[in-house]
Amino acid sequence: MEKLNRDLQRINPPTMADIVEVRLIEFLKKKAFKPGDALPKELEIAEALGVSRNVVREGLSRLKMLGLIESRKKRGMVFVNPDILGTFEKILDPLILDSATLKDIFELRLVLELGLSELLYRKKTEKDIKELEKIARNQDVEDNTFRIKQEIAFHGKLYEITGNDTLKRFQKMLLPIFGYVTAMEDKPIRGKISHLDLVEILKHGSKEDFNQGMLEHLRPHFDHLNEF
Amino acid sequence: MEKLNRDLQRINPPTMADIVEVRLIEFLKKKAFKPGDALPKELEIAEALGVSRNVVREGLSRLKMLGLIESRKKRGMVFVNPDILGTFEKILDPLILDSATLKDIFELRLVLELGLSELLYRKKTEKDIKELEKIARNQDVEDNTFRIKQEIAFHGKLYEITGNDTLKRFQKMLLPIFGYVTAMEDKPIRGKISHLDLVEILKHGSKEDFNQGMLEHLRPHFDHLNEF
DNA sequence: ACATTTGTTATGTAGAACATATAAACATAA
DNA sequence: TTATGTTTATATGTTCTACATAACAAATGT
Repeated sequence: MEKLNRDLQRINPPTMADIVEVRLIEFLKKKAFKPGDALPKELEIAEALGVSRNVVREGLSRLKMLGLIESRKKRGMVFVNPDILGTFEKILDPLILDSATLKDIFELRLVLELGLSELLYRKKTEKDIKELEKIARNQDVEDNTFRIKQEIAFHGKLYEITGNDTLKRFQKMLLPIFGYVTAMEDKPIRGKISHLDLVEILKHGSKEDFNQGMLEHLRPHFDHLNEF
Repeated sequence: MEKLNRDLQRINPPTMADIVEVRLIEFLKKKAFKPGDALPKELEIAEALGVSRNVVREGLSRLKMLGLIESRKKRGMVFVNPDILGTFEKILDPLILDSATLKDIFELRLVLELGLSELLYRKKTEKDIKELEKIARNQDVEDNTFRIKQEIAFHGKLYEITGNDTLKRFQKMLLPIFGYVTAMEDKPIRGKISHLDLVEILKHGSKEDFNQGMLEHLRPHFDHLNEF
């Protein structure tokens, strides 16, 4: 009957800091804060919420980590536009995440890279293709760390071609995961479709061909991941 | 010369709490913590780092928010598998994000939904299509809030069909953004391709047809967003 | 008019004290 | 023996006070 642990998950009563965190975010939303707007002082917040300054500081500290607020001595605290992806980067690490989540994220990457082709075919230039081909050419190396670097360079370039900064940063975030998965593979796993094949498709093939090619290219990694 | 503010961003010297946060995450990685493993006590950490317990608690509080650790009285603190998306949800709110980021995220959604078709065509069943069609049928309503709900239901169902939990949650996270963008549109904007059209393609068309259809379906929203 | 000093203020850090929950050990009763 | 109370030690949760530090403002001096 140890299954109970899975069915009935542990209750963790929220601490004051948890509540303060939520209330502060609500406050920011409700008051429609704009970047640069000043927040009340710590002591005022503490008094308003009926908790100690210490607890308020814990809550504020969390918002600072999220990049929602910045603080400076004497001047006080101001609301700023959060850097969404920056927060993610902190925990998106193979050493921290469990294998199930790793697999999920790899799936997400697959979907993302398949959806990429639309933008890719819209934005690609001759110059881009040339650079991509150059990257793909030096692939026949046995050195494992180099292989990973090369892998990253190629796929990174693909994102770069789309010209979408958010996408590029998102991919950069996912890199540790991808690098980890690739490094786990003792022997280099190569799909039916190589990087050079993809470049060739990009040159003469259709969007749909590229989608199919990318799918084949990523499939072996994906299969490998499914074995746990 | 006020442009300098954008080019040279303000330096905010890291506080002790910032450093503790980084050092703790490093510590977790280096020691290869597994879920359930106990961390040192607050006082021990404070002593080891040479800071007050107060500062340590601020750092720990941040990790708690990220879902990296949990703490219970007497027992101490334990490492847990972080809920990545949970963290995201807190700041992914139209009221908090700036319009540029909103646009980026909407783009991300576009790419995601285009990449979805591969999984969609693999996993879809007769039952799924029926349900999707049912959702799509009651669309001709003038009520704005209902229209948004219906929009969410349709696209949500698409993600659901893929059977990928992470994707589904990711989409759920992005919903406020999508809802916000849709609500901004005073008059209902309809693309050339409706939900019912998409269902029809899903029934008889190819993967590529669906991709093209989805692109057309989302385009007007996307164009609208480009006008700021 | 400009530079220097001084004071004020809000955040940053430290340390001590007490509250509270709870794991662990023990005691009790069915 | 086993399930249920009771006690105790302990690590986190919370509060309070005090001081350090940086930044802004006002007063002062040259």
